[in-house]
Amino acid sequence: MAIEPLHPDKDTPGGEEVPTTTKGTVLTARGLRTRRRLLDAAEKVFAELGYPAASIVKITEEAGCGLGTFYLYFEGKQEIFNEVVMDLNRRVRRAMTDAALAEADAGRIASERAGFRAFFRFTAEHPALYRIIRQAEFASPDALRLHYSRIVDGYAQGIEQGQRSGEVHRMDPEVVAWALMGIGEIIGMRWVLWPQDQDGATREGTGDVPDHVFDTMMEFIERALAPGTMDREGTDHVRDTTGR
Amino acid sequence: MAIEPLHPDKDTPGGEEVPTTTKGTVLTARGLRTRRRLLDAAEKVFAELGYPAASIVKITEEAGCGLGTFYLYFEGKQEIFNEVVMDLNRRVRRAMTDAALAEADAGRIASERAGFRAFFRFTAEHPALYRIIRQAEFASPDALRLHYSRIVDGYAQGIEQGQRSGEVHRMDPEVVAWALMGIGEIIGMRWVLWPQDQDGATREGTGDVPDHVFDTMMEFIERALAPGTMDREGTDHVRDTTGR
DNA sequence: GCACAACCTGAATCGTCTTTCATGTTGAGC
DNA sequence: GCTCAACATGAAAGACGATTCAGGTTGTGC
Repeated sequence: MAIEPLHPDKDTPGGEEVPTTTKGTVLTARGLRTRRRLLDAAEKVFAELGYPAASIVKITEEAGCGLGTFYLYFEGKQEIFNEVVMDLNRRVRRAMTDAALAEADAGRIASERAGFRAFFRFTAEHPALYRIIRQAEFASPDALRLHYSRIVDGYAQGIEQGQRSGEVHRMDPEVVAWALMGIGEIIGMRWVLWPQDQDGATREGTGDVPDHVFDTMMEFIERALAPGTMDREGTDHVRDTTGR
Repeated sequence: MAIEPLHPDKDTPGGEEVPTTTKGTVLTARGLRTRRRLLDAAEKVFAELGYPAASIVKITEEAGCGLGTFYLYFEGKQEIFNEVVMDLNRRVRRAMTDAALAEADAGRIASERAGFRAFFRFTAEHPALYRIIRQAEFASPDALRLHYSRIVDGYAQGIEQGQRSGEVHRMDPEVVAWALMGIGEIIGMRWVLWPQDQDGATREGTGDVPDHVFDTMMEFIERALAPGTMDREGTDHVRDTTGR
């Protein structure tokens, strides 16, 4: 398939490995701390106000430092936005893979469930991810693509593996991976981010997708991925061998 | 299946039925024309530049009218953005339902395919829809929700209908509808909007999702929706009666 | 062909944001 | 405890965009 992780670890696309000032000098511990403060502040401000309304002043105020300080570490709004996206992407993928790996012994399905759960939980705890990604379309299209592609790549690998072991029906893993991405994204938006249920009951708080929604979603996905069963191309009616 | 319009005509939610100037006077034919020009221009500018970078000057230039004219029809950037979203939403739903209805006789699956095709084609022809919706998160959250909810509601009705006729497996239609929405949205983004394939080949032009991707997606969806087959709750194995 | 409401205009005002810079502070290494 | 990068600061310059307004144009009804 496609969408290999470009460079599994080198995260900044064409960029430097070690954070530097805009002058190119390497940061000391103090500098690193300030830079971190600015990034966190930016995440918060972008998430609350949105890219258009976010201003450098607001970010530096939130970070509790002087206006000029900002330009010691970042070239401008666009650049810090990029960094924030990369940062969030790294963290959400970490959360997902950690959760999935923890359940790896329990089988593909359990592992898949765990990954999705982690995704929603992260979304609930960091609404910034969502709100920020949605703006990246213009603020930083490259970061947007990288973000999605990296997550999708993780899914695709899992799907291929499942296909090799016969647990997943054979379909182009790339397309399927994007479909899963889309499902997770929209369900997260609808049930994690939008506070009120359609029926008026504001629920929030739980910080996660309601169980019933989660289960339906997983049923939908499992049905799509389950091997055999469909007639169409006259495939054998192989029964699911994994039981359950 | 799928895609019924909610309130076929009354689109503006709590708003006025007839366009007026910002002073409240009713528009004449000339006024209507100018307003339309501004809306079209705004759609283009928002899609190309994004909300933050779009300015009233740019919009009026694109529309070929004076700066002050803008304020005769809209209160500001935010308001015209709203109108653009509503307008696009109306048009995409129209495109989808028309396509789905045209194939209604050919059965649920054909109708569903037609609806999706129409969605992608519309996306290809109006990238503005996408790019604009993604920004609505901040520019106009209400418009965003309305947009998605309306489309999803159409899907949900189709799904319920399919369930009643035994063509669709019983799962909460709302959740399933959102899943379909998510799939369509992300696949559209990946294959319609992003110009180049991962493998470098720039393909554009066709103005639609590649057949192979479309087919895989539909297979995925059909497998998820198909009645029976899954062991889980031992449902009946009703075969599809509409033929292919 | 007159009157008047609707429509149009862009220079000018006002506010806000980005970015620079001259100057001051900190702290690690010696 | 001295020194020198590195770090920090916020006033000020400069740019740009939103919105207003005083005055001009259009076209429809009579």
